[in-house]
This record gives sequence, C-alpha cells and structure tokens, in this order.
Amino acid sequence: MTYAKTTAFTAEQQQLARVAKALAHPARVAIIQLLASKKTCISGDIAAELPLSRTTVSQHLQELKALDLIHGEIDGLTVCYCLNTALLRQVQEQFAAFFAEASADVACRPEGDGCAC
Amino acid sequence: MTYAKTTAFTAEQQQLARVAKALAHPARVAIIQLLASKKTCISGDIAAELPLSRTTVSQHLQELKALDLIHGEIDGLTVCYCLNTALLRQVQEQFAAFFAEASADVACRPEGDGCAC
DNA sequence: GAAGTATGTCGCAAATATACGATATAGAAG
DNA sequence: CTTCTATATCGTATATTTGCGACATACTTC
Repeated sequence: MTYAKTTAFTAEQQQLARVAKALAHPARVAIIQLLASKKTCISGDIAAELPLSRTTVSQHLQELKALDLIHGEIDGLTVCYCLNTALLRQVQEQFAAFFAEASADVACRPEGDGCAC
Repeated sequence: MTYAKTTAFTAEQQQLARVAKALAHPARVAIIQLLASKKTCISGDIAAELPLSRTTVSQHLQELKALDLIHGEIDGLTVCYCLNTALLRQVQEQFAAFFAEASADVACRPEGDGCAC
C-alpha cells in the first residue's frame, strides 16, 4: 500500500488491517471455511470447490500462507493445507476486542449540541 | 480441468468479505477507533488526527458510510460522524461465528494418511 | 452580498489486487 | 528414463484502491 506516513498508525491498527485484508475476498473466506469444515486438509480439491482457476486459488492460498493463517505440508504428490488454529484464536481475540470497543452504545456523545447521533 | 467449478460464493462469504475490506486499511480502523473513543462525533477533526490529507480521510469516511458502518449528520457548517453501533454488533456476531468455526481445534483430520497437520 | 470555513466531489497518478494461461518443478507410475 | 499428475511460479492484462490537489458546495458571519 502506498501509505504516505505508515508510521503514524499503531501496530495494532496495521495488524488488524492486515488480517482484515486477508478476509477481504470471498474466495479466501471460502477457503478458510472449507478447511474448517472438511476434516481433511485437502489441497487441490480446494480449487475444485471454488469458481476460480487453480492458478488463482493457489495465489489466494499463498496469500493466506504469507500471513501464517494456514499451513501447507507437502505430502508426496499433493499438498495438505490446514488452518493455523492457534493464530486464528489470537486474531479472534483481536477482532473481538476491536468490535467490543466499537459497538459499545456509549460511543456517541451523551448530550449533544446539535449533533443528532 | 476435470473440475467443475459450480460453487459460487455464498451471500455470507461476500458480506463478510465486504466488511473485512472496510477494515482492511489502518486509516479506517483508526477512524472507527477514534469515533469509539471520542465522546463526540467530530467531523473534520478526524482528518486532523490522521496522517492523511483531508481529502483522503473524507474518502475513507465515504467508504465506511457506504457500508452503513457510520452515520454522518450535517450540523450547520460541520458534519458529525458516529458509529452505527447496531450494525457493528451485527457484524461482530458475524465475525465471532466465523472465527469460532475457523479456530476450532478439530479442524484438521483426526487420523492422517501422511498429512502432518 | 462578500469573505471565510468546513466538506464533499472530480480527475489524475501510482500502487496494488485479481485472474488466468503458459511454463516450471517434483514426485508417482509405468 | 519417460510420462503423467499435482502444484507452484511467471508474465501479463485488467480492475480496484489509495492519495492528493484543484474545484464545487453550503453554511456562517460580517
């Protein structure tokens, strides 16, 4: 990204944004859900389940792997992908904290001076 | 190529991706946190707090508004932005459900045939 | 009405994301 | 060793995102 002054955002904000970006595409959401639902961490079968070419799916997998959200283990000819549940739980906490803060009802001013929110 | 890619993305996957994309930039995360922390839903002051030009911040605000995550109320000369806490709570649920499913420890196969995950 | 202030919109440039065919790699099968 | 199969990578085309200056809008104040 072409942030002019990236340093001004906190590490938490950048980390949250980074993970959010990983989820910012239906294909990657679908991949994670697939890996979660299937008891087996099949590799190429993932591509078969998605309306995208194997090339594109492979790219999405690499993106998720780059963030360490999934692991890929070569098993002979095929590759087994599986979720990094430990990291996912960490991320889950992060999002929960963010949303807890954001969805608190007291967010807007108690008594306004013209502001209707 | 023997694969039938008939599975389109579900509405839930697309919705989750859409919201995730809104959070996929530190500036937008920062904006939401700002609106949550400040008791007043200041408008242009948001731009002052971010290391971005007023134009760019305005664009990020429009993006959040397009998803209905925030509301903007014109108050004379200034505009008051505030969080749509109701929607945020809904989104929070959505993410919680997603992560609960994704971070379950039983995600990977119980007994493998070579797959090490 | 004129001047000033707060905000949104337009247009552009650079960066990034998305998608996929062609090609490379690497193990399996014969 | 040759061929087939499963994946990853390269190159490339297109679409989207990001950022910002210049302009337009709208309200306030004098």
